Order: sequence, then C-alpha cells, then structure tokens
Amino acid sequence: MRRDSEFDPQDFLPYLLNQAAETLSLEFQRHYRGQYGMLRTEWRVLFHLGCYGEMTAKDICVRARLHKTKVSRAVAALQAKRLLTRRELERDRRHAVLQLTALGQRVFADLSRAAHAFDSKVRAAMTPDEAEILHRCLIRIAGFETAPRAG
Amino acid sequence: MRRDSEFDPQDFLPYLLNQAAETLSLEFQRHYRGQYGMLRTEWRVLFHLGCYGEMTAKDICVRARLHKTKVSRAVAALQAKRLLTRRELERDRRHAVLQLTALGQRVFADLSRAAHAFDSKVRAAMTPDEAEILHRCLIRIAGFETAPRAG
DNA sequence: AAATATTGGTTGTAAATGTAACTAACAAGC
DNA sequence: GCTTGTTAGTTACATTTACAACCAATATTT
Repeated sequence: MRRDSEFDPQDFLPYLLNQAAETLSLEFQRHYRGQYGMLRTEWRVLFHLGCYGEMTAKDICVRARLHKTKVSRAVAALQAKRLLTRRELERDRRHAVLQLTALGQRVFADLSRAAHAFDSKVRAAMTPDEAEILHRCLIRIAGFETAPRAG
Repeated sequence: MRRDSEFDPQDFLPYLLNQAAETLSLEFQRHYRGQYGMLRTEWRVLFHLGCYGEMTAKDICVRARLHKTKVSRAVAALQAKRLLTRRELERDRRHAVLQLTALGQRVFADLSRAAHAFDSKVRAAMTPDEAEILHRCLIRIAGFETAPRAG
C-alpha cells in the first residue's frame, strides 16, 4: 500500500468535510432515531418548525435547503406521529401552514436540549477561537447569508 | 414565521457541517459524475486507489470508512468501466488486490487535478490561518489520527 | 371569461443505500 | 481428519432518495 500521490484525501475539503459531517450526524442520529424513530429529514423539519415557529412546507424547503418531495414525505411522517398539524389557508388553499403539536413541541424541546449538549461536547474539543473560525468558515462554505437572523 | 428559540440550526454543528459538506460535494460532483458517470462511492474508491496505490477492498473499507457492500458495488462498477482490475492472491484467495488500469490512472490524474483546483478555489475564500484551523478542527471531528501519514 | 402559466404540494418509479444473510477460503480446536 | 470460528466479499431485500410526472389552486394573459 505505497504512497503514489502528493494529494491526500484528507487534504481534499469536500472529502474531509463529509467525513466530519458523517461522524457527527451518525452520532447524533441515535437521539432522534433511537428515541423517536425519526429520520434525518424529519428531525430537520421538526428542528426548523421548533426554532422558527409555524411555516409552510415551501418555507421549510427554502430555509432547510430540502427538496419539496423530501419535505412532503417528512411532513406526512411527522403528522402520522402526531408531532405536527397542517392548517390550510383560506386565502390560498395551496398553502398549508405547519405547526408543532404540544407533543411535537415536547419532542423538539427534548431534542433541542440534546442538540445543545452535543454541540457543547464537540466544541469542548477546541479553543473558543477555533470554534469561532470553524463556524465562520462553514457558514461561508455553505453559502449562508452573513446575517440571516436580520431577515 | 416568528422566532421561537434561541438555538439556531446554523449554530448546530452537525447541521452546519452537513450543509457545508453537501454544498461542496454537489459542486464537485459534476466532475466525476458529469464527465465520467461515476457515483460518489466510485470516485472515493478511485481516489484512494490513485492516492495510495493498489490495495484490497478491505483496505479501502478501513481507509475510506465505507461499508464493504458499498465498496463491493463501487469496485464492480469501476471494473465494468475498465478503470480497475482485480488480481487474486495465491496465498489467500479471499483477497483480491485492486489496481487502477492505465485508463483508470488517467481518469484519476484528471480528477485529481480538478480536485486540487477545486480545493484551492475553496481555500481562496479564507486566510491561510483560517484554512489551517478549519483543517485541524475537521480532522479532529472526523476522528482521524493526528499523524496518519506516518503509518 | 377562456386559455395558459405558475406555484405548492403529492405520487409513481427508478436508482442508491443499509442491513442481514449468505458463500468461499482460510484458521484453530479437538 | 472434522467441526467451529473468522475473514473477505457478494447477493438479496427492505428502506430511502432522486427525478419526473402529475394534480389542484391561483395568477396572468388575451
């Protein structure tokens, strides 16, 4: 298994990023999957609804950068689990506003706590400076607006 | 679409990492997918074989952290594309050493160049310090050994 | 108002992935 | 030797995802 190239997979950002992302995702998965039988997309939809409050499926698509079919199926699954409800708008019956049920909010609160704890644990492995720079770089790479919370 | 929570998805590392990883992966995909009709796992297998030289499927599993079924199928696909060959070992016919064909090496060289260019482009959006810290953090998160090139 | 386009969302189907069960080759215990 | 266990790799099947076609409601054009 000799060394042929000067370029190492670990130096290739898409690869390294994927490995890091996969590592964390797999680890956190057990919270929403193990505890609540949720899929990643379902957790994301719940997460967004919990963080930003009620919105339409389209809003979630844009915010979470998910394809509408994925959102559609995740919403159906969350609805079947009684974690959210859909309320059609009279002024435009194409739209349906989604909101978490009381149960959904409890699940979100629980997972949100777990997420926070998990995040802290990961950050504990770096200095505050490193954490800040990492965050900044990832935001930039992901192409998120610099100040999305202002919108 | 009001704000319900102090915790933002963009502050949750697994989520942010995934978004960043997805962004880069989707962008780079067009090189191996568009040009050569390869899947991500195929590109990874090719990448590892090109970088480290010939090895068995099992080696790739360990190095690239891929499940053996994924590797098995990727190898079959690359073989069908005439990018690699398998050579059984006489001393242990369970093992088959995989190596790139001349064509495979050319494809690897091309994609390797593209990867390098892509990587440089991404790094150009940060200072050298940021790039170094980002790399360090990702290596740590991914759980890679601190000095795997020594092995 | 009728025809056309657009938008929000769902459904159908093929491709891809994950998991488990399996085969074949070797190793170890008896 | 013959069972039992392990390892490398494949195959089969269920789940998940991607992509396209679709439907219904609204907007736009004429």
